[in-house]
Amino acid sequence: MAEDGSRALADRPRSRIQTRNRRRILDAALDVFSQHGFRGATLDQIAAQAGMSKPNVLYYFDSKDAIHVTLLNALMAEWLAPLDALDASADPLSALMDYVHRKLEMSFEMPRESRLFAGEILQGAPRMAPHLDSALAPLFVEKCALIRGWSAAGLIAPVDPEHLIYSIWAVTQHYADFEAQVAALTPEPDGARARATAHVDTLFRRLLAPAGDAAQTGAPD
Amino acid sequence: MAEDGSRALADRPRSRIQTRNRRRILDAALDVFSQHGFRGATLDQIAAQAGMSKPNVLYYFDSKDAIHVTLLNALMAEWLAPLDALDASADPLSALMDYVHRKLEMSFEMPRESRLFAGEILQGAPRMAPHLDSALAPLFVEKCALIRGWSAAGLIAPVDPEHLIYSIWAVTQHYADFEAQVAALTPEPDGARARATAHVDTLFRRLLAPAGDAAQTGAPD
DNA sequence: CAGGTTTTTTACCAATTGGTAAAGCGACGA
DNA sequence: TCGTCGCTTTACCAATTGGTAAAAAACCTG
Repeated sequence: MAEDGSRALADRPRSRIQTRNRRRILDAALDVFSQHGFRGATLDQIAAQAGMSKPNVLYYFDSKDAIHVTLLNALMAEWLAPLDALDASADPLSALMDYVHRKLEMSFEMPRESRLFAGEILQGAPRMAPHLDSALAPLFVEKCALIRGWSAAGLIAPVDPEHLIYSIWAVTQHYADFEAQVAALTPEPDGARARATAHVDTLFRRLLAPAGDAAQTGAPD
Repeated sequence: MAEDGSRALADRPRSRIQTRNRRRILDAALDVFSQHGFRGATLDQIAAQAGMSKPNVLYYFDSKDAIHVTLLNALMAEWLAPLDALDASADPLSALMDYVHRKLEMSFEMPRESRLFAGEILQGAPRMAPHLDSALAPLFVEKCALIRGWSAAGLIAPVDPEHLIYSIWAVTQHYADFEAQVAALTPEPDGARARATAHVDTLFRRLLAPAGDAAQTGAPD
């Protein structure tokens, strides 16, 4: 039915044990793939992490590739949910700042997912290009149009919507994708997250605050 | 002498042919490593790209690992040069904006280097941690102090220096590291770079412009 | 051109890795 | 009790990959 082409087990798992083991494998694979990249990850590592034998892993998924693709597909929606939730219900600035904060929160709460996607894009998105075009692109242009409208109406300062979104992605995901670097340069483990939040808030608030709005955030310390 | 530990050829190449071939190999390795990551790259690929046989590559470098480390070390200084050049000679805002522009330019001109570092950091910087501590960290804290001074003196708006630098890195390198995604979402190949430059300029100018400064950049369109 | 040194090639290897075959095992219904 | 079906393990394989040995070729120097 789906283009999955799985010959071992259908897309929808039936038994209780199938759902449990598939979930275990995917969680283990998320660990391993996000840490070592696709080619750096081995089925043995995934199997060990999942607590089962390699052939058993291949009983649930046709191939290493299938695991990776399944992971990517499964997490795509979750990863894009905040952008999807960006709409005209609240006032524009709040909506955008909410998006920024939610995205930043996700970087701290789901670093594995962030790195998984980052690694995939970094290598040219060999297995995600179709999804980029089919799932992400339409959402992206839709939200760009929305932001462009706000900007034109003067509800937020003039901005380039596409590059605004790029900036939000870049700044927020940086804390997950480059965690090793941040950790090496900002040793303190406690205040770091709060300071990151404050800074990112300031950055985009100053960018987006409509002209003439005196609500310039003060010194972050 | 150095901790390189190379047993095949000393660090400093002697003959003309050595320098030429080592350079070839490193250039080929930059291609392959930046595209596939460390573990995804193979010596055969590097050898093919360099136009020589695999054992010949290993005549010039002790191991795949040695090539990678040599590359990282060789490019570190170049990659950090813009930050190193950030000083108090010009006025603070211009100095910072110069840094931003130079960094963005590097992302467009040297995407391979950007991706090489990104991949290394993404995987926890296994072979770069020492350099992060010894080379990057001192420079980082030095420049943070400089920026903090400017901020305290009111020469630029109040900012968190450390996270400001993270933001600059994130936003600029995004165009190299996530090029595949940007290309999928922003098809036009021509105006993209100019628009990126304009947006990044606006973003950091609005963040850093001292309070009361009327120099708010207008619409980027 | 002789003789040593540097560079390159050919042939090879051991370890790893993605994947398969087939037998064993366990539960459940007839 | 038997057979069947879903799950797991053992044993195995072919291809790839980082790396080596050693001979051959090219190069340099006197």
